[in-house]
Amino acid sequence: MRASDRAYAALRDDIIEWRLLPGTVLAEVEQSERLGISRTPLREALSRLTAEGLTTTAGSRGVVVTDISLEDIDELFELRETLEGKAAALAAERGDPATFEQLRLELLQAPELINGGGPGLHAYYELAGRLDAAIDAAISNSYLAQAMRSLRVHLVRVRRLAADDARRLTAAAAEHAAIAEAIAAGNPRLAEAATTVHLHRSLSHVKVTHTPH
Amino acid sequence: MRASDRAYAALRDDIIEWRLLPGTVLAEVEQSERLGISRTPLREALSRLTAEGLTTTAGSRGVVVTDISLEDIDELFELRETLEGKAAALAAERGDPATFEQLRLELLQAPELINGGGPGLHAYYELAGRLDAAIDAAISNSYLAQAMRSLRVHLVRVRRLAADDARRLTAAAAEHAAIAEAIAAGNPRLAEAATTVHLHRSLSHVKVTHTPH
DNA sequence: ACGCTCCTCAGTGTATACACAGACGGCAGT
DNA sequence: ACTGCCGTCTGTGTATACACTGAGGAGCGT
Repeated sequence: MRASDRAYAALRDDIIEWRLLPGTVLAEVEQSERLGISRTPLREALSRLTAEGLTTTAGSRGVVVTDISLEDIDELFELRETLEGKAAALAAERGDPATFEQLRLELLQAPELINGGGPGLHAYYELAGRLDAAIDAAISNSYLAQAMRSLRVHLVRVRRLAADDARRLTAAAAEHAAIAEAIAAGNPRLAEAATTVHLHRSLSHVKVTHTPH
Repeated sequence: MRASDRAYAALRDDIIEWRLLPGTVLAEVEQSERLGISRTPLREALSRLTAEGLTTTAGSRGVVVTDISLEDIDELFELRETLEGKAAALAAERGDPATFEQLRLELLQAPELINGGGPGLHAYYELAGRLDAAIDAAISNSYLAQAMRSLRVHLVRVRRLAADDARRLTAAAAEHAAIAEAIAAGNPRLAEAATTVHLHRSLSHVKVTHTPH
């Protein structure tokens, strides 16, 4: 693996996991020494991060970690609703029903995973990821998939803010199952509506757990 | 201006204007010599182009100019309809009616510009750009605006394929005026519908002029 | 003659040296 | 004491040298 890839992955993780807080300046020499590489691959990594919006170039002060405010979260979810709603509708039109029926059945079992503790929790996140991947594959639209991928980077960052308690995750699993069911049934409007409902509930949850900080 | 900026702008133009055809390999040494800069800023430029999707890294063969097929155009417009429809609806909710009423009035005069020849044509394109910018500003959602910007790069490339005759441009101006009117009237659903209609007509025009090649 | 192996070389990946611009602090003048 | 100017210095922008990998061809062996 290239040094620039490692630097990119390391910095991306540090930002997403909030080890590098918003406003932190990422000086080239400092970071290149920290990561044990030279400035050239580091610049490549910073360039990619900036393209994704995780960092911004602040004039001649180098690049700084982008801030995420509450208004940003609203905007983020507004775009997310648009893209994922469309994606769910397209998946209902073009996807393979059997795939989503299978996912629906697995999602119905999710509460057991969630209440099962650590490894079960990880298994649930993996299952939710499989649903996302299945939708991505079903829409057969690389531009839309690309737009959703670039959005998910920011979403993971937001998700780290909210404490994902078991109650919310159980409800989310049921909402995911409803989406999978609508897609499996080949009902685009229902799939879009189910996605809208799910995203609004997620946003409410994030806001409730985050505002009293 | 930085050398990497110039390299980026030059390569971007070359790709958009089809002087660099899809499949062309952009070797670092070759391009850096052609543009009269060193490899370091060129790599930065190529990195940005790849992030935008205008080029892709093909293993160890360097980066190649991305291809655009007819299916890509369908996918492109599918995403564009989603994003610009939502943007128009948001603009109708949040935008300043006077701004769009003014744009509508100007767009009604557009046929005279279009039939006026060269400079008038340029003035029309500038006017259409002003409508896009006004919508961008009105939605007050940086993530959505960012997604639309990254999409427009590819759209410009497609537009170069289609011969924009006066008849199509006149019709497009009327469609733009309808969008501006709906936004000025504060009617989100109408604004979205007008956008959908406009994009479908644009897509049909591109396909008709391009397929018999 | 065909195939395998090794060599060469083109091209990217990385490191580092140099250039230059912006900022901060000190010093002097008022 | 305050303000304006200049020097220094940190940090990015650029160029270039070196390293390494992968591909292609030539040569030798069978």
